[in-house]
Order: sequence, then structure tokens, then C-alpha cells
Amino acid sequence: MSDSQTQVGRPRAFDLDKALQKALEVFWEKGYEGASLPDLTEAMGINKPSLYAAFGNKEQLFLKAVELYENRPCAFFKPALLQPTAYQVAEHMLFGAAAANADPSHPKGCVVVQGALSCSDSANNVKQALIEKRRNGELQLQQRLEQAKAAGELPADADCGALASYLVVQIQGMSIQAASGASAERLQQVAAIALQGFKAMLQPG
Amino acid sequence: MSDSQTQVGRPRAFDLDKALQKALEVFWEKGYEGASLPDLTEAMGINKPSLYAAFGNKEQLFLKAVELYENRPCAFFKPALLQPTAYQVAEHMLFGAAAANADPSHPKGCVVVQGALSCSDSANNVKQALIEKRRNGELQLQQRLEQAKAAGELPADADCGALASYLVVQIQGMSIQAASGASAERLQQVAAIALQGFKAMLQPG
DNA sequence: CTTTATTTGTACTAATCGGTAAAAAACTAA
DNA sequence: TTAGTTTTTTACCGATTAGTACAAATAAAG
Repeated sequence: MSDSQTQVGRPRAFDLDKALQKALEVFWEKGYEGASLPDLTEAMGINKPSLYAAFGNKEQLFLKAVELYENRPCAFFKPALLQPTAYQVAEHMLFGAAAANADPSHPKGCVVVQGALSCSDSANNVKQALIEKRRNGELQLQQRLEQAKAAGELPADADCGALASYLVVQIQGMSIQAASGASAERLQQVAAIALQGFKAMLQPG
Repeated sequence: MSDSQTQVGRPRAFDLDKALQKALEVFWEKGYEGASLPDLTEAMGINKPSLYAAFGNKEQLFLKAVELYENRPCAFFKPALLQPTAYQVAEHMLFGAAAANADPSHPKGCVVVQGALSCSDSANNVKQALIEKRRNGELQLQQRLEQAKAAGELPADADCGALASYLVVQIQGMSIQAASGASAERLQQVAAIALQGFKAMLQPG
């Protein structure tokens, strides 16, 4: 294993994490295919050989940027799953999505949704990777709801798969709305309506 | 005005509408930027000069394909607006979206949503045109709901803008879900939940 | 100082992108 | 048959794409 303190050779002149953050912003705005290498290198403040030496290639750079996206401090999905009740999970999920998708401090919408939705065949790996991430997130939500069902929070005949899909549809739909210019206030109104719809499903009958 | 019966010169060897239909299918699957000219010409059965002579350029071809998409017989959005009550409008909209987005006879999802969501700067015209179409559709839905509100179907304090956004979020979210591989049955379940949520907003309080 | 390892900037590659010039081909009108 | 008009085919254009070869630069190690 290499020692990160003492490394031989010319030292890297840029910060890996900051460069990846800049790459994420470019991918966030333009998507995987829409972001060209000049777009990326200019934003990252490095040139192409440095990018390839540090991150492999464009596809690996994108996947690392998405990983950073999912784990960034203001990400809302995973924390929402930790809420104590199903209702609070949904509440945090919906209002978290409303806030995050319209946050003016970064591009609108969701990278996992918009990064490679319709694309050429050469982007198929990335497209499939994002589909897998979306499915995995929905599955985690479904499992969280099944846990709540076992705890008696949901009716015995509740379809946790359908409920999870319903919530994911809200998040993904808000992502599109945000990309269309919807305001944070409007997304909050949508979240409130959606939350009422979810609440109704918590009552038996 | 030209007589469509007697036209001078070499006759066109392909059918304009069928070629446009084929172009739509390619754009539907790969998006505006993801669809290359070889992709298009191969599917349309023509070569590039014929394409440019008949449709202008790639951008104009895309916009004409979207126009065909919006007016095709199985489109659900405009017919839903003609339903007699707000509830029926929502019902047709939601279940129409569930059916259309997962229809196996064509690519999954919605061209207006996925055609140019995240893209390079060179696709900005198309991106803005699709945003405008999405906003216009939402505005039409809002106006239909305001009409229903004037007819006493909705509470006096109902926010038709928020309700329209809520319904549009369902449609656009289902489009993403379909692109992620969701089944028609699953989308119908989501539509049913969403419709219950909308129904609850029809009652005052 | 020399050697070795790594990053840097410059310049390049082959392939693909959207778009078009030019001539042959196929039709109507005279 | 001849002229005029439009479409088709082939071959090309400059620009851009992702990716890389190579040498200069910069560090630690001996």
C-alpha cells in the first residue's frame, strides 16, 4: 500500500476533491454527454492528461462525481430513511426534494435523474448505472416502508412497493419541474399535497 | 400556392409522414443530442441531403417530430383536458400517463421530458422549446382546474396552480419511472394513489 | 549531483459530429 | 426531343469529440 504522506515524483498541483466537485457541477448542468472534456477541464482548472491520470476517463469521472453527489452533506435521500416513522420518512423525503431540487446554490434538478436519461449508445454504461441507482434507492425506500408496516404503522394490506414508487415519482417529478424553472415555494406546495396523499394511505380501508 | 397533385421535378422517393414518424422514434429513444444524423437517416431510410431538403436541419426535424408526438392519436394530455369534471380530468391524465409511458409499442417515457433535459449549450434552443411546452401544458391544466373551481367543483381556497403542478409532477415522474423500467401495472398503482391524493383536495378543509 | 518517479503543458491522433457542394437521375411541360 | 425543376447519390467540409504520446518540469531518494 502506498503512503499518502511521502510520495515520490512531481506533486499534484490541484486538489482532487475540489476538482471532482467542479466536475460534478458541470455534469449536473449539462449531463454526461452534454459535458465536453473542455467544459470539464476548464471548470476543474486542469488539462486533459491530468484529468485522465487522476480519474481514468470521462465515464469514471462521471461515476465518481455521482458518488460525491449522493454522499454530499446536503443530500436528503439517505438521511430521510433514518427518520423514526414512515410518515416522517415521507415528510423529510418530499420536503427535502422540494428544497434540494430548487436550491439556487447549484444547478436545478437531480444528477441521478438527468445525468444520462436519453442518450446515445456510447453512454449506455452510464445510463444503466443511473437506472440501477434509481432502482436501488426505490428499493431501500420500499424496505424502510415494509419495516414500518411490520411496526404497525401501515395497514396490513398496504403495498409498500407501490407506495415507494409513489414517493419516488414525486421526487423525480419535482426534479423535472425544477429543471423547468419551478420555484422552491411551488415545489413545497406539491410536496404538501403529495404528503397528504401518502398520509391517506396510512389509514386502513 | 403550389398544387400538391401536379409537381414538377423528380418525385420524392419517401413518405414525409412516415419518415418523420421514424425520426420521432429515434429521438424518443436517444434524445435530441443522442440521436446522430446516421441514426436518423438510417431509421428514416433516406440520406442526409434528403433529410435537410425536407426538414431543414436537425433542430427543425426534432421540433416537427415533437409536434407529431404531441398530436399523435394515442396522446393523452389534450384529450384529458376535455373531460367534464376536474376529477375526471385528473383520472384520465394520471391513468393515461401510466398507460402511455409504459406502452411497449414505442420507447418508454416522454419525449417532451427527456428529449433535451441536460444537454450541451448547442442544444439550448431545443431545451428551451421543451421547457416552454411543459410550462404551457401545465398552464392549460391550471386553467382547466380554475374553470372547474368556478363551477364549484373545488374549494374556494383551492390553489389551482399548485394542483396543476402536483398532477404534472405525477406525469413527469412516471415518465422517469418508465425510463427506469417500471411496469405498466406499477404505474397504474402510482396513478391510483396520486388520484386519491388529488381527490382529497376536492373536499373543502 | 544523479537517478527515479510522477505531473505538467503542448501537440497530436482517429473518429464522429452536423451540414453541404456537385452531378447524376427522374420527373413535368413545351 | 429539349428545357426546366426537383430529388437522389456520392463525396466531401470544417469543427468537435474522447483520448494520448512525448518531453519538460518538479519532487524524493540515493
